[in-house]
Amino acid sequence: MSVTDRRLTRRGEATRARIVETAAGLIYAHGVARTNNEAVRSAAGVSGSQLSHYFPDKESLLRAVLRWRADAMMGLHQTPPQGPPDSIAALRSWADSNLTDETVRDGGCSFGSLAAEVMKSGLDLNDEIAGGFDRWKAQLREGLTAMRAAGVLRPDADLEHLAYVLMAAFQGGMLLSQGARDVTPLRNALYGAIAYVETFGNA
Amino acid sequence: MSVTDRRLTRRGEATRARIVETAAGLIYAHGVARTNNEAVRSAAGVSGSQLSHYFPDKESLLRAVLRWRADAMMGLHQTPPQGPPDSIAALRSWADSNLTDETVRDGGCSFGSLAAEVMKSGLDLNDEIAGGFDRWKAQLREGLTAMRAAGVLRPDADLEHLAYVLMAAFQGGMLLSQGARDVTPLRNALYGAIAYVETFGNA
DNA sequence: AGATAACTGGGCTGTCAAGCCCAGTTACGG
DNA sequence: CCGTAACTGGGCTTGACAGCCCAGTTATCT
Repeated sequence: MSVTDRRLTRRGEATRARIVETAAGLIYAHGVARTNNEAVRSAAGVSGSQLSHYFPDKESLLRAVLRWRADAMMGLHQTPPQGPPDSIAALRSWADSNLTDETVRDGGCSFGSLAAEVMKSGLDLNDEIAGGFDRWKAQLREGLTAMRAAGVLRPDADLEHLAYVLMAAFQGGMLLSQGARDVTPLRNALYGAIAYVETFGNA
Repeated sequence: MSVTDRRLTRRGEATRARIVETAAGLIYAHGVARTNNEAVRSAAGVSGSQLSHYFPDKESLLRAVLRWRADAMMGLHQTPPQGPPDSIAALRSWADSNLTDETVRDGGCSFGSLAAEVMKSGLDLNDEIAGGFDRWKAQLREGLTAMRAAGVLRPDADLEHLAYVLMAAFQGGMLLSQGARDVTPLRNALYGAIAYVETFGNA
């Protein structure tokens, strides 16, 4: 994992972070294959030497981007100020906040579409992808657990199952919506998944 | 679209088809980015001239592959001998037939994962992708329509909505399962989606 | 039989990108 | 203030791959 874990001064860490964020943005917009070192370099305002200093090869940079994206996803997928969606209403507002035209047209799920491309790239980054999805699942389960504790969901509701359903609806909906350049598929997928969660409710 | 629509003899069409199928196989296994002309050429047992004869550039070949994959998907996603799944049982057996370890490890959905990669490639193939998903949706709706006609689903069930839910569950589940190298996410996504369809039943 | 499609098997050019080396300057931390 | 990290800005090699041109042979259709 690069030179990272060595002694990095505050300045060094800032530069490294700037590189990662810049790369993440470019990759989101244009994909991995069409994002080369030079583009990252110039967009981040960094010389080539620095890029290869922090990230000796493309795989190490991609690993950092993947992790950064996963972190960002954790922050993104929570509607209540603190923590993941913990009520049907919160789930709905979570869904709606992702039903924007920009999200759909600009590249889908910032983590999922990247993961899809990386998985086909032959690079050894599957652990990072699996880890990201796992963390996301854990966060969703957290919210679902709160819902069950609050009596919104029945005690016998399978939270792991519901978390999978929500994630798949999100990722699949994003893919379909990207293809159709229209939020309709994503909306249907998310609303359907949430309605399914509701069938495990105490209503 | 290439030289295709010109007069193609039987032999010519056979060769063209062989190229497309070979390319589809290689791309499924290794992704678009890591499948070059030479690999297709040699695997299909065809000289370079022929490859560029039928497909002057990579985009035209990819377009043909995309269409071929969509056709294949139509054939694949139907459990009853003729036609798409038209009962809950048929949906279940459709799901199960896709829950194999190989499918998950070898590259996910043959159309969906290709579509994801192509969308990020910058090539102008979005129409082909949207068309493929549309045809798939139409086929799923066909089965759902039969189910409604047979009284399995209530008259007020929104079939378009259900088709979207099934498709998204499939695609999203495939993506998650590929990342985890495990069919569990896909199984949960599909079973959940089918259970959701059942909530619109006349039971 | 004549035209055209199908096909071989090279080779060549341009382009793009990754990884690497180097010689030097500037900032920071103990 | 000394050592090391941070940084500039080149240049260079190597490899991969797409698209193209060419000179010729074989099959197919009418």
